[in-house]
Parts: sequence; C-alpha cells; structure tokens
Amino acid sequence: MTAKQLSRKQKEKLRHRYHIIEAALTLFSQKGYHDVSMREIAKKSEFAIGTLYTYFKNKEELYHALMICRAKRHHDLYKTILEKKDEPLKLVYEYIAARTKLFSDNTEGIRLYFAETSGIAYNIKASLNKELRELYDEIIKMLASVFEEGKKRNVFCDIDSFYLATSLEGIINAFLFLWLENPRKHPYDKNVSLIEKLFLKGAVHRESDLGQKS
Amino acid sequence: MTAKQLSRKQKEKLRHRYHIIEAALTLFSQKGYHDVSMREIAKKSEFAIGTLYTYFKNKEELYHALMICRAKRHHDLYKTILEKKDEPLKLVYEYIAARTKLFSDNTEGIRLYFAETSGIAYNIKASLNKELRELYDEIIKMLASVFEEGKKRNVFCDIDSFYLATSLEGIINAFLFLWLENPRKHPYDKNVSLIEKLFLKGAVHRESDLGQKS
Amino acid sequence: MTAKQLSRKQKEKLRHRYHIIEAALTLFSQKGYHDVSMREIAKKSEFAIGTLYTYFKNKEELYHALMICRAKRHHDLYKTILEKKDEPLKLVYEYIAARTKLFSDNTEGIRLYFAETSGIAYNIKASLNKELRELYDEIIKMLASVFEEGKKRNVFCDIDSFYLATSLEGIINAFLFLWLENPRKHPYDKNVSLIEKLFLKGAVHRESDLGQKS
Amino acid sequence: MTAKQLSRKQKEKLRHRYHIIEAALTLFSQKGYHDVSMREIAKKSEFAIGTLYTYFKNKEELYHALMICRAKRHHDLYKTILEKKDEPLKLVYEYIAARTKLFSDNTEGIRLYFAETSGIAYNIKASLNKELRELYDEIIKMLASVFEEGKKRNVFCDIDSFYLATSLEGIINAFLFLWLENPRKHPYDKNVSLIEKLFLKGAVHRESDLGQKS
DNA sequence: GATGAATGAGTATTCATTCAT
DNA sequence: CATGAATGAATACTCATTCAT
Repeated sequence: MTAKQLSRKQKEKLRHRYHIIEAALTLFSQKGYHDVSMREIAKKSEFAIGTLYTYFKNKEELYHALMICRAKRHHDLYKTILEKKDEPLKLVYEYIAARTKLFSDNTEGIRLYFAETSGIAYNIKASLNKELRELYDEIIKMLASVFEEGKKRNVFCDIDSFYLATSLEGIINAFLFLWLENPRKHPYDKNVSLIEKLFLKGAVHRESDLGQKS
Repeated sequence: MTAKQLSRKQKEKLRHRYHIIEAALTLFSQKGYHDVSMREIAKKSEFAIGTLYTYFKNKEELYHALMICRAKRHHDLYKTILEKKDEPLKLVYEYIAARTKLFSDNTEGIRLYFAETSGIAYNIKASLNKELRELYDEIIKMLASVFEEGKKRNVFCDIDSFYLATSLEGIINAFLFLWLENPRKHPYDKNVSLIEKLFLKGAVHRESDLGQKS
Repeated sequence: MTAKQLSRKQKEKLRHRYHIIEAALTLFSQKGYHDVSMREIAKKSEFAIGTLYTYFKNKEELYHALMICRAKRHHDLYKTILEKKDEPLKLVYEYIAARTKLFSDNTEGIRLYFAETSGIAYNIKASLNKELRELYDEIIKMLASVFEEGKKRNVFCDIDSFYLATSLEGIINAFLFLWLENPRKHPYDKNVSLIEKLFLKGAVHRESDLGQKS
Repeated sequence: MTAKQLSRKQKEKLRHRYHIIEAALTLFSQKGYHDVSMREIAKKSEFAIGTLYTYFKNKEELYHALMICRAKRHHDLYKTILEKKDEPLKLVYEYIAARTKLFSDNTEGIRLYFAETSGIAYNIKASLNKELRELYDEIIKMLASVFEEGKKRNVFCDIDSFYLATSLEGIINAFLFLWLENPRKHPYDKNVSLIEKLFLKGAVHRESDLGQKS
C-alpha cells in the first residue's frame, strides 16, 4: 500500500511535469523562448509560478526538458518504424509519412520542431544541441542502414547510404517547409514520388541511355 | 552645391546605416536577437544609442533591415550566377559552390543564415518571413529554370524542375548543416558528386545492374 | 502513565526544539538572518519544513528564540561568576575570561554575538532588543555590585560603579573586536593588565607608589 | 565654456548621486539592508529605479558607497580634530564631543553607524569591512598619538597609548549605547568626567584614599 | 503529529525607448 | 542632428508559509 501510494504520488508528479511541459510547449511554439514568461507558463499550466520551479530549476531547464521530451517522442516513433524488418522502400515511405504526420499534427509546435532538427535556435545551449544532435544522428544512421539493406536488395541506387539518408532528410525538410508556407499542397505524395524517382535503382525516367555530361 | 552636399550627407547616412548593420550583424550572430542590447550595438558601432534610433525605428526594425540586407546580398549573388547563360549543370555547381562559400565565410553569422533560409527564427515577424520567403522563392524559381533548361538539353533527369530545385535546396542545407557540426568534412565535393548521381539523367551507376561499389 | 508519556514526549519536544535552534544558530551565524532560508534550517536540523512551524510560529520567532536562548546561556554563565562570594577583582578577571572564552569559542557565532550585545542587528524587533537589553542590564548591575564591593574593600578606584561596569563592558568589547580582526593578539591578557591599570586604586603608574595587588 | 558645462553636468551627477545616498541612508537606517527595496529607494530619492542603476551597479554597491561615504565624513571630522596642535586632553574632549554629536545628530542613522564602527553587520562584505576598518584604525592611531603626546606632557597616565585609545573607543561606544536606550541621560559629561578619572595622571580621586562619590 | 508540495507576493535587475540639451 | 541620462515596465526567481495527506 505504501508502495502504491508512493507510486501514485510519483505518477502525479510525472503527470504534473508533463502537464507543464505541454503548456510550455504550446506557448514557446507560438511565441518563442524569450517572449514567453514564466508567469504565462504558470497561468497556462494552472500551477503557481513557484511550482514550476519545483519541477524545473530554471526557465532554461524547462525549455531543455521540453525539447528533449519532444525530440525523444519523435525519435522513438521513427526508431520503431526504421527498426522493423520490412522492405526497405516501405520503411522509407513509412518514415516519410511519419515525419509528415508529426509535422502536420504539430503545426503549433512546428517552429520548435525545425529549430530542433534542421534549423538552429541560436540560443540553445550546446548541451541541448548535443543531445538533440545525437538523437538526430541515430535516426540518420538507421535510415542509412535501411538504405544499405535496400541497396543489397538492388532497390536503391548505388550511392553512399549515409549520403542518401542525409539527402532524404534534407528533401523532406525542404518540402515540409514548402508546405508550412502553403499548407494546401501536402508534401507527402510529392516526397514519395520524388524519392522514388531520385533514389530508386533504375527508375523509369532514367532507363534511356542518352549520353550525358558526366 | 546644396544638392552635392545633400548627396554627400546622404551617402554618409547610408554608410553609417550600413556600419550599424554590420555591427549588429556580428552581435546578433554571436548571441541572438534577445541577448544583444541596443547599448551593445551602439558601443560596437560607435554611435550613441539615440543615434541608432535615427536610423531605425526600433530594435526590431534594425533586425529586420539587417536580415533583409544580408538576404539580399546573398540573393544577388545567387541571382547573378543562375542568370548566366551557361551550361545548366555548371550553373548548378556554381550555385552549390556559392552557397558553400557564403556558408563557410560566415561561420560567425551561420546561425542567422539558417534562421533565414531553412531554419526558422520563430520570433521573426511574419512580414520578415514574407520578404525573405520571396527572395528564397525567387531563387528556387531560377534554380527550377536552370533545371528546366537542363532537362531540355537532356542533362537532368525527368523530374518536375520545381521539385528538383527544392530537393537541391534541401540537400544542400542538410549537408551544410552536417558540416556545421563537423567542419572537417567540407560538403561541397559531396554535394557535387551526390547531385550528379541523383539528378543527372542516366548517371553511370544506374545504367545497368552491374554490381556497385559498397 | 499518561503523565509519564507526556513528560517523555515533552522532553522530546524540548530536545527537538533545541536541536532546531542549534542548527539555526550555526546557519544564522554563518550567513545572517536574511540569507538563511527555512528550507536550509529544515535540512540542517533534519526536520521537515512544516515541522519547524510546529515549534516556532515563524522564522522571526525562531530567530528570536535562538537569540534569547544564546543570550540566556551566556547570561547564566556570567551570573554564576559574578554572584560568587569571592574577591571582587578575581570575579572581574573571571568575567573577562568568560567573555573572552565565549567569544573565541564562538568565532562562528561571533557576528551574532556582537549583534546581541554591543552591536545592533537593526532588524531585531524591539521586543527582542528589550529582552536582550534586560539580560545585559542585569549583568551590568551585577558587575556594578562587584565594583561596589571592590570599592568598599579599597580595591577599585573611586568611580561610580555603574560607570565602571559600563566602561569595562566597552573596553572588553573594543578589545574583543580588535581581536576579531587580528586573532593573533588574544585580548585577555591585555584586558587584564589594562583593567588593573585603569580601574585599580593607586595603580603603579600613578603618582603614589603604593604597593598594589598585582 | 565646454569645461564649465561639463563641470555643471558632473556636478549635477554628483549631486544626484549624493541625493540617492541620502535617501538610501535614511531607509537603510530605519529598516536595514534587506528590508529596503530598490523601489523604495527610487521613490524616496525621486528617481526611477533604472536611474539608481546608472549610479550604482547594484544594491550592494549602493550600500557600500553609502557606508563609505558616511564613514569618510565622520572620519574627516575626527581627523580634523585630532590633527590639531592643541592640548591633548582638549583634543580628547573634542573628539568625545564630536562622537557624541554625530551620534545624536544621527539617531536616524545610528544603527548603521554602530554597524560601521563597533558593531558588525554580518552581511557586509569583507571589502567593506576592510575599508571601514582602515578608517577606524586611522582614527585609533591618531587618538594614540594624542595620548602619546599627552603622556609626554605628563597628562595621561602611563599606559600603552594604543590601549588607551582602544579603551576610549570602547567606553565611548558603551555609553553612547546606553544613551541610545535611555536618551535622557546624555553621555557626554559622563564620558568626560569618567575619562578624566580613568585616564589622567594623578587624578584627584586616586592620590589619596579619600572616598568620594563622583 | 509530521510532512513537503504548492503557493504567489515580493525583489533585484535589465533594457528598449524617449527627450532635453 | 547627435547624444546618453533618465525612465519604468517587465521578468526570472526566491522563500516564508499553508494545508491536504
């Protein structure tokens, strides 16, 4: 019973913490780190200012926790997908779909999302960058493995897998961005067909053997 | 004579304005918008605080002017390259080189650079975004034209030029970003060879199903 | 049995209370009233914050209790000395020695000590001052009695005893203070010889060459 | 003219600074360092909060400046007295009178005064203590010189001048304190007669064994 | 009784902006 | 026109105190 009660308290603590992070995420996403005051976060999360400080040492640490939390959540999803023992091409599609989905689910948090992965929030402390970078790198590596496997199966064209992975990331981001500006054109389909055309071995449009400049 | 004097004065004004922007750029790049005070900018630019306000309505406008100024400078360079009546592929190479060069020249201002183009500075007001976006879009369009021309000449593979352009941007950014983390690997060569492999029509490695390296 | 249990409990309560006071004393002495938080006192005393409030109404009262407690302890010692039916001069020496000893024993609490007796802690509420003042006054009176007795015995020079007592206090404090700055010179000896020279009747350095008690 | 204008501005700056110090002194004296907010000081001095920070780096430095300022003012007065080429005994009287006067003039700032010289404000930083201590020491040395001279002239009894000086300080403080508690009895006279009896060579009451009150 | 999570008023300090000189 | 002293709103963070468990 004692155990249970502790567990309940701890669970509650975690719930509260999460609740604060959620509130902060919304605000930070809308206005950016510097334009959100602790007072606002307190109000939105329905806690007292002082309470925030029982969960996070500073504003910065709250921000840090929030970034890591979000990144981990995304990361885990991507990992789950890329670790599946499925057809490489299908995994890539699923990855793109997941990226797209998280992106559109989070229009609200999107700006922070980019700050995390492809953009740079210049005030993020190195440590934060490092942790995020590591998560990002892990995904890149997994993507590369998928490409590697795909190349073995003669699905993907013969380009260094790591470069392929990096390119894919870049392309996804570019299209996601495009979509951010003009939400009508959902980028998923385009990405898919584009990837097929660019990355697949012997894609239809290349078969012809016209001479070309090297 | 009045005219001349005015002209001289105006020139001077512009020089001063530029001087301030330069000082601000350095500071903003190093510490970000919120962590630079007008006092600092005044000190660095060797003007009085009040003087800054004769050149820019407020801090935000100074930042805005600075971003536009930088973006225009880059934009003009890219434009010059992409407007040349040269071989499309060569233009693309040159563009990549220019992007790479500006990037490495500006390690200092790099964070802002990303904030401008591929990242998001979530505090930039929509208006700023719009103006930058327009510059960016113009480049994309010019890139697309180059690809279009290249496709006509049977150099680039048959993919929508706009998508190609967007993809190129994404890939460049991804690699530049990579390089930002690990400066040893200069991204230019990789980009070039990668682009060749990905974008060129009937690139060598795709023609047949011969085993491939790696 | 109930009585006994209560008694035990009460004893325990008192012990706890004392324990808290001890912890608080250390902290207050090191950092001063305002720079010690209840949290710190709770930690040091190994009680919960809430528990402190079952022993003391608030921080101020805890401080108050602590000051009184310390003062009483000192006071009792001084009283014991000065009430002895011994030679007045010897009592004075003993008093000086006791003052000196408590002073050096409490280098840690020294600042508070001065705040108590000769200095002023400007935040101490009047009531505290009053209580401390009363203790102080009692000592002064006892000292005066000793001097009075000494004067009767022709040991001390003929000066109003109350003034002598006050002077002695002042001199002790001045030398103790000196020593606080420069601990090498222990003030006891100096005080003793000085007191002899200043307060004793017909001291050697004065015109008459009467023998005197060393 | 430029010089004059600068001078005017600088004079004004100094006046403002002094004005702030005066306001702060009043407040600090009444409530102590921690219980006075910068807001209060701003209000009392009729400056904006921000303005305080153009004159003093922070609250602590303001406090520091204030303490030094006051101490110097007192110090200068004492110095002027003790440097005079007058009869030693007269100088001592004048010194006591000055101490007494400053004390009673400053009932308001009295608590800080004691904190400066004989008491201890436990939060004062070491540096402050050191500077104040130096001023104090200088006075003590000058007092000692006066006693030395007096001893040469056979006025003061044969006790180490430094001890005499220190004792005098202690006695003055003790009586001043007494007076602080019970303002009816002005301490000057008592000090004077006491000093005569204690410090003078061959004071009447010691020569013979005549008992006399006061 | 003991606990310590929650509270929110209160504080020092910063900084964009103004305006008298 | 240039200046920089003055401004005061805004903000991160602390900490004595309470109260539900």
